[in-house]
Amino acid sequence: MRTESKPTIQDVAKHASVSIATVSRVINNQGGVRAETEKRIVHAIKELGYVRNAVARSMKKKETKMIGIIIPDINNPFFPLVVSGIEQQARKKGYYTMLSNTSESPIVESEIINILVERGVDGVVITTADEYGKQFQILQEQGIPVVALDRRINEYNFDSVLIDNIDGAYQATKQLILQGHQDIAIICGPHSTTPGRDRFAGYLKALSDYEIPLNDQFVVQGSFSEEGGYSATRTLNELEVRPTAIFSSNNLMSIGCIKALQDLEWRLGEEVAFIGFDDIEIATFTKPKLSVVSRPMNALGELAFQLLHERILANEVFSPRNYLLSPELKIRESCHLGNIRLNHKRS
Amino acid sequence: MRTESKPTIQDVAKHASVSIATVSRVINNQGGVRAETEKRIVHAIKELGYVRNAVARSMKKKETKMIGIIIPDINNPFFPLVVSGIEQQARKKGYYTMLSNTSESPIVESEIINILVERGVDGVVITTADEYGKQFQILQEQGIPVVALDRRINEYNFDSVLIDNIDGAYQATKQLILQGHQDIAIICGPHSTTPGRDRFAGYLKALSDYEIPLNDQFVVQGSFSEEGGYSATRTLNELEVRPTAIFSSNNLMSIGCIKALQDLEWRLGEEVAFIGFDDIEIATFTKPKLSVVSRPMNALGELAFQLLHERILANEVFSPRNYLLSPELKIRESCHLGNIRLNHKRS
DNA sequence: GTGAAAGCGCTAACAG
DNA sequence: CTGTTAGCGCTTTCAC
Repeated sequence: MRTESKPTIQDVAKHASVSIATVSRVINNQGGVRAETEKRIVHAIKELGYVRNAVARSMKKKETKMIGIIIPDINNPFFPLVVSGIEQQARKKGYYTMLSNTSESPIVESEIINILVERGVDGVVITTADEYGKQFQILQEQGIPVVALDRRINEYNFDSVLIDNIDGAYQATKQLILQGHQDIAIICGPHSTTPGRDRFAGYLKALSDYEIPLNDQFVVQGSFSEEGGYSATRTLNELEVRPTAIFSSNNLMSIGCIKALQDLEWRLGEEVAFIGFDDIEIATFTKPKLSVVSRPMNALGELAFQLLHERILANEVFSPRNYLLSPELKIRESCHLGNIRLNHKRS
Repeated sequence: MRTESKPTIQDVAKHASVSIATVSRVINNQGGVRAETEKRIVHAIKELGYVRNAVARSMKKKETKMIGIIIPDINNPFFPLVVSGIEQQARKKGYYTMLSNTSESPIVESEIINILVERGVDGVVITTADEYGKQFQILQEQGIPVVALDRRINEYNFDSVLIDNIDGAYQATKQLILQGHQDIAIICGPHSTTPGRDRFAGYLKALSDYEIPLNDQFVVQGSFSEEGGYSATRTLNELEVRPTAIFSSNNLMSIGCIKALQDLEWRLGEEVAFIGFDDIEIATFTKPKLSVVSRPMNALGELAFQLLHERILANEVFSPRNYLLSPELKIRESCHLGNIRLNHKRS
């Protein structure tokens, strides 16, 4: 039912025999219009099926009440949870959120940033796919408020809401050590990302604090994906001396790891202990249940929006705020090995 | 670093000593500009940090190259997967997608639709939270192409891409029957939704085809959520005669159901068989592995965008296309009961 | 209370 | 090849 062309404020004005200025007043509830006139206008709006054109409006007002959210992987359940937190707060303050997914592609990310800037979003919350990229330049130039979420953005002074990844990994590794493990492997994420690097650092720190020498063979790399965790676990399985415990750096990797364990018949909880970064749905369905490092997703999102909002409202420039939220170690069952003996070759 | 105010095409023109028309030609790669002039303009653009204002542009062009995607639950993994399919196709055709989440709230949905219309999206793909609502009126009036995805929209002639829910549920139930089950319970979703109703219909049809009388006690209701599945399962567990098999209508409900089974120590695969609608991550981590009805998420999304795109491009009005994709039954381990005896009181 | 008119930044004829 | 100009639909003074 393609109508001729959408009715404009002009049409409404004509229909109600008033000027467009008066119609505008009514549309925006500015008052100062005689009740009778208003009624006529409201009637005309209904009759014509008029809808205010937000594009034209933004053009005058120089604000869009839209904020962009850019995430790297919509299929990683972590992000939808964070997004919910942002949305919730944004809605309260009358902002509309546009969510975009880069699928970890710096190119796509760059395109999206450009589109958002062109469309004049009032601010953006981003978990970047490329910490060192130049794609943020334009945001900075245009003076658009940005909050970096979960992944640091180097060389730009944006606000940030991050997780203390070092601490999280440290706690997990420490827990494993206290359970008597010495041969602890880590499935690392890409070192090109803050979380990848930091979680490795936390692992290292725990080993060092408890004077356990680092065994290079127990450090395997992968992308933050199921496949990454799967193949890393296979690698680990082929070692002459297999680790007695595995720390996985990311939720998707954990899934891949557990799948591999099953496929390889490398018995979780009997032959190998496990702690993963991020809580996952399957954690309580495996046997034994998985111990994990859990992040406050909702809080992360809420805080991010709050910071963004403050900056949108602010007139002056002020220095960046950097928040570091603490993850929580959720000990379930997978981190100790019952009565099965550990290798302890080195002790 | 809030700049004075963003540079416009005017500023660029002045800076390069040309007219705005020429700048516009360069910006839009329309050619017909002397190389030397172009270079000067490009230089000016760089120098000033100019970015084309898409708001103003859309205002002239009457197209935004944006399509809106509205989903009811971003935390249900089904939707991100569908969204990926849409995004992928949209990107190929030069469209940018704005994703919005209604959290199953008709009110929020209505607001979002209004915002999208005001912003002049070229089309919208929607999985509605309210099949019978009036919120679509505005889309129809404005002649904005709409594709209903996964949930039918009644009383409006939009294109639709749905799943054959009846068939999916039928297959699942039939499978259970063929395994020898007679006491088959169904955990239903809300009857206010197409999937809720249709899946129940498929269940009914299978029972009827195999001449198994319907037992009202085996039909329990719940919302499409983990909680819904959990409490429904508890209800089932309290029956004097418990079912020997459960068909769960939705992925989240399946998770809740399995959790309840664990908590109640109602042994999956021994005391009760299970098939769920939608494949879920945990399906292969439970013991036994869960049999499920699986939907082609990606195909669903791709097709939806394709239909939308055709309509955006079309000038004439043509009648709605309705697609019904078939789900696939993935038989794993949870639908037979090994050598445990079935009730068979009625046989 | 209401209206006239000046743009917001851009595109697209239409002239040169 | 390049410039002039007329809007797109709306908000917002400034008059009446």
